[in-house]
Amino acid sequence: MNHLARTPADIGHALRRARKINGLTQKELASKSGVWQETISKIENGLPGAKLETVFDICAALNLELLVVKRSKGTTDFLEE
Amino acid sequence: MNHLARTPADIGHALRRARKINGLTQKELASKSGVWQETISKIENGLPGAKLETVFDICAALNLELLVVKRSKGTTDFLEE
DNA sequence: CTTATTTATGATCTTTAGGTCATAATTCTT
DNA sequence: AAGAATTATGACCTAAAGATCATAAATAAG
Repeated sequence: MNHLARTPADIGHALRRARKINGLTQKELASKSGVWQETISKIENGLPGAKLETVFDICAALNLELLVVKRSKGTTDFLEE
Repeated sequence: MNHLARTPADIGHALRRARKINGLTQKELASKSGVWQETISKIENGLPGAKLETVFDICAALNLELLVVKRSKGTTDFLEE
């Protein structure tokens, strides 16, 4: 599963989903990523203005990466898990 | 063309590339996105810690979006322009 | 229902991104 | 090579993110 993201909230949803799939608690993700549990909570809830670096730190811990692509109104599920 | 991004520098490269393809100067992108030319310059050069929101503002102006996907060592060019 | 675990909130402090202006350095035109 | 346009840097200031600790609220277990 992959997630399209155009807003901080989108990123938050994607990260929460990935964390759940990996069976991690925020605290566990925190120690894996070096990002505070409180910060993870805020990001998952779409706080505006999170730092890119922080997002990348979390992505790395969840084995995720971002793709910069042209906007598509259509489906975004062309990349399967 | 789409870009894989794991660091702020990756995002910067992707955005610069997209801007060039769209034939925009930083100043033009700035007025389209509401982000300062100076800030765009810094982001394109990979300054660490840019805000997610700022990146999204630029993406929107360039008609781009992000995809959160599992890391793949392999090719990332499965999404064609 | 109670307890334990997980997640969300709140406050304070420090650091830093971005707005803003000025200007230096680089690149492009002619 | 000049001159113009574009991009990079530097300083200052303000707003806000993240570190950190404490704790409240919500969810899961027993």
